[in-house]
Amino acid sequence: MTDASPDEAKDLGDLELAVMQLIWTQGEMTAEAVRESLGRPLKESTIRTVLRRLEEKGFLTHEVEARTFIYRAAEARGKVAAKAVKRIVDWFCNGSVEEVLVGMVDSKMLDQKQLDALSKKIEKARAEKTAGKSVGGKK
Amino acid sequence: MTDASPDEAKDLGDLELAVMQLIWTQGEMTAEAVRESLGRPLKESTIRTVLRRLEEKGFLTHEVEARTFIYRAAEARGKVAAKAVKRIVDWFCNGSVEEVLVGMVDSKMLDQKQLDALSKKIEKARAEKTAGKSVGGKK
DNA sequence: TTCATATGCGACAAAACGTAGCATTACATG
DNA sequence: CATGTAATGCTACGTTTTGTCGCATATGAA
Repeated sequence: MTDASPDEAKDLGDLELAVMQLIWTQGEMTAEAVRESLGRPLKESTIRTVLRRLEEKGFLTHEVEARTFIYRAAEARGKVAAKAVKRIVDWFCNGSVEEVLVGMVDSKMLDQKQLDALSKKIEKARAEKTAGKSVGGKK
Repeated sequence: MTDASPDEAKDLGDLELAVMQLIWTQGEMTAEAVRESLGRPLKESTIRTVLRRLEEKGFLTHEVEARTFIYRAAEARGKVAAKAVKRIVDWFCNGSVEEVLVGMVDSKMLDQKQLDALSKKIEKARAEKTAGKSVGGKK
């Protein structure tokens, strides 16, 4: 087992992150597509290596199509972020999400209005999910 | 200017984090105290180096007392955590706190109930702060 | 001045990343 | 079936970050 889930996701480097962003946004991409979209003068090998490492770390999966690798994110961006946040919350605040969120409000990074809207939005999302369990709804 | 604020806080290593935890919990400590409390067989120099680097990174400040350095956190644990979270939110979700929170709910890390309670708690806190500044009840 | 502390600085090894070159493999074609 | 070309895997090297120290210094007290 080569470690396949980004659970303990250390953190990605800049290039790695950029690639993930791209793929999360685009949905799925080939190495070439990534290279072009990146806008940076990088060799194919470089992209390939990054892609491979990202997959080893569990952030990506691929599928072969006509001899070409089609990469796609293993987990939704939001989920990975959530895990990252959880890590922070865990390691350093005994897992108190509240303390952190309060800290954010306190530091003016998040205001009551946002939090409120957020709460509503999530409630709504949950309602939908609870209603139709047809897990297929990826949209 | 040797970079003095933990704003762009990369992330701390394990030892560094452990030290910060200690100091955040204890309030203030000397290198010796840190060494003892850490419970790991580390030389003084090691502790000193970590402490110094932590200060260079802006996480700690110190004060000399009788020729001995008294270290203390530069910012509250909650604030640093909040910043860390913000970084995550920023870098990878275009700053959409919502996407992240939704992700947390989605990953069962946070449930509607907690979010709700949280929202209320914060609202209350804000109300107090807005109204009377002498909020003594820190629970 | 000398001694015991407490600090500051420089060094080193291991791990993570960015970046590539080169070997290998799998089709499409002639 | 032999080849050429496109796409991939493996290995490597230079940096930066972090864990760990050893050793040179500085500062009161005796």
